[in-house]
Amino acid sequence: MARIQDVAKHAGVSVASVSRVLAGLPGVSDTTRERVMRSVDALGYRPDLAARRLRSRRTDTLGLIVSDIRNPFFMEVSRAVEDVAYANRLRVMLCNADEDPDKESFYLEMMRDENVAGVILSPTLPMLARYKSADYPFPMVLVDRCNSTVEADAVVLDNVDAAMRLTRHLIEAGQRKIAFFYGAGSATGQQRHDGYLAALAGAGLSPIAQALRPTVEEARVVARNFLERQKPLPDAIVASSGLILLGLVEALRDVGLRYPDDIALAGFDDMPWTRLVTPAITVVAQPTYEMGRAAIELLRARIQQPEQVVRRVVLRGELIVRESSSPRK
Amino acid sequence: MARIQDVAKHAGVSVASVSRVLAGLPGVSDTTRERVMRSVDALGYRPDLAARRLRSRRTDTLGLIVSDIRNPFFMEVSRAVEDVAYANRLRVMLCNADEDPDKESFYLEMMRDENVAGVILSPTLPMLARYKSADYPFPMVLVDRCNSTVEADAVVLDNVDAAMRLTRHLIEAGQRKIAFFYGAGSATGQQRHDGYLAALAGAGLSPIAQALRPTVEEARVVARNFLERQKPLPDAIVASSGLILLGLVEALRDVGLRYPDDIALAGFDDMPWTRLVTPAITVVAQPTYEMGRAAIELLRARIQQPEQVVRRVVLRGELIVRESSSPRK
DNA sequence: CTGTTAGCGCGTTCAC
DNA sequence: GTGAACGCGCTAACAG
Repeated sequence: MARIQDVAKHAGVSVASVSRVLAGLPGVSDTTRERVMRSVDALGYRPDLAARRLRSRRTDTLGLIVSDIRNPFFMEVSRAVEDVAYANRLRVMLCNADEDPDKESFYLEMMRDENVAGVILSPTLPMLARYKSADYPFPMVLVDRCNSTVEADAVVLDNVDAAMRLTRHLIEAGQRKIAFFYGAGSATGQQRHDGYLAALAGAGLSPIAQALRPTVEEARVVARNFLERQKPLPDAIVASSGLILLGLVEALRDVGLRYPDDIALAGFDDMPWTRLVTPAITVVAQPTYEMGRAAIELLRARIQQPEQVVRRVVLRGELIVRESSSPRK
Repeated sequence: MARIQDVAKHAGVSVASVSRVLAGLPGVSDTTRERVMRSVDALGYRPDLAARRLRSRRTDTLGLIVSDIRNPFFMEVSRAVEDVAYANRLRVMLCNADEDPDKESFYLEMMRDENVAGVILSPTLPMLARYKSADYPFPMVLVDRCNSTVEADAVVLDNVDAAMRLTRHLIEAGQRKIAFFYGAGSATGQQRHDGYLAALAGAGLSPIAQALRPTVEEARVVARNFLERQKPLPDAIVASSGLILLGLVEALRDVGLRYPDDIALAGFDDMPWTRLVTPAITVVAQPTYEMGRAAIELLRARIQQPEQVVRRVVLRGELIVRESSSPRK
């Protein structure tokens, strides 16, 4: 393994010059630069990252801590982050906190140990509640989950608005008793719950909210119980995420109920299956890729301008009306 | 940031003793160990990874290079790898090669630069064709994609067998003209193609194979063209992956064809939507999580026993017969 | 514009 | 069982 000294010797220059060329710093003559590049190629030299990091105390690595890697939403976000990172020759460490604050803390400490250049995080509720960017030795941007009291760079959907529009759509379609299944363990779930409540309040309707852990399995079990016990059935159910929506549809099958005839349905996340099933399902689509892209761009900006003013990107969900939300003629 | 010297001073011992305690090496008295641990806690000391790596030339980081991060199959694999890595306090760098050999090479070089302890890779075809484990300075295990000529630790499905069983099932269900849509750019696609051909040959039937890039969008477009041009239509179409299957179903919608009445359908990957759509779709389910788990276990074993004999884990797909594959009564 | 040199923080001899 | 000292490969400060 060739070292920087070997390159210097081969090129007949000092290690400092080699270092400068490699770092793309000014103050090197074209001839020197040329010779160095030639020697680098000749020797197949690759800088030792460990040494570089030890010395410079900096890294080209970003951390991405998502709360559920199985959620297609986060996959899409990850892909966007990956794409931009690759284009900029940045490494990214993807971690799955799995909605577990302990895992989340562990990974955050790992990021500290790794001396990462920055982190993109979708925080759990406890984490968000005590979040202060000053607690971390690296820039951080929040994605998907944030609230108005937390001062942090963030990229989020306008969840209250989206849930409100979705619920209103149901109301306008003639539904009265509208239930809401949501993940109470995240800021996003809570905000969508708020939007749901607001829409109901505006119409003088009373809520039937059901909190649960935001997984397909949990939603399926909870929904099954709900559907078997709740008499009379509500007119409609809204799911606060694509995963919950999926569990809900499975539960409907399990108990032999049909939508929208027996009960109307709507939810979040425009996953492929929501338009493939019959009847197709009304959802709010999130600009997932765009959210990931915005997050890493925000992070890169923050890394370059640490003192920059806090920025928040709020994106709007798109209501896609399909057949599941309205009674059939 | 406390350094090892600070701990040594605080504990009234030498840095060497601290290092020994931290590494869990023998040759340290219990009292010294005790004092060191206490000081570590008191100072909140965390070893500097960059320094440790520079000195030891080793890393606790694994690389995971998947060929398509959007494919639920690889998500599940990633999750398994994540889980095991977390349990063993290993870091993992997840990279998305996106079926692009250049990206793949870039990430492999990055792994070398990072001095990772090992890599899990789902190789592109060109990569697999020239693959020699000796070309890489780290242990590597292949996942999802491998062939019998390559000598490498690997975890794969028995693709030929699975495709054969799937195709035979179609034949037994009375289908005669059976088309096959597959990703020719991967070993997996090719092997499934082989299985398909074998099953047809066994029944004296002739193949209608269609190679394509293995994405939903591509499959949708190709299938749409195929369905509009191909007259008469085949009796059935088999998709070599979940993504292709999805595009196929969308194309069927696009051109207003119904399955299994107009054309039967079957494919790979037991994704949630395949049982949610009506009619539900016949598939071969892959033990995805298990494949990821096996891959990282293989890698860990190889890291600990570099000279161990090459091992290959071949898993069997599970045929799940649903309504899409048989003509309705 | 170029070269010399002093560490970055740790692991690991080798003495004691 | 313990400590002193060297060096992993590189960057940055400084001198020229």
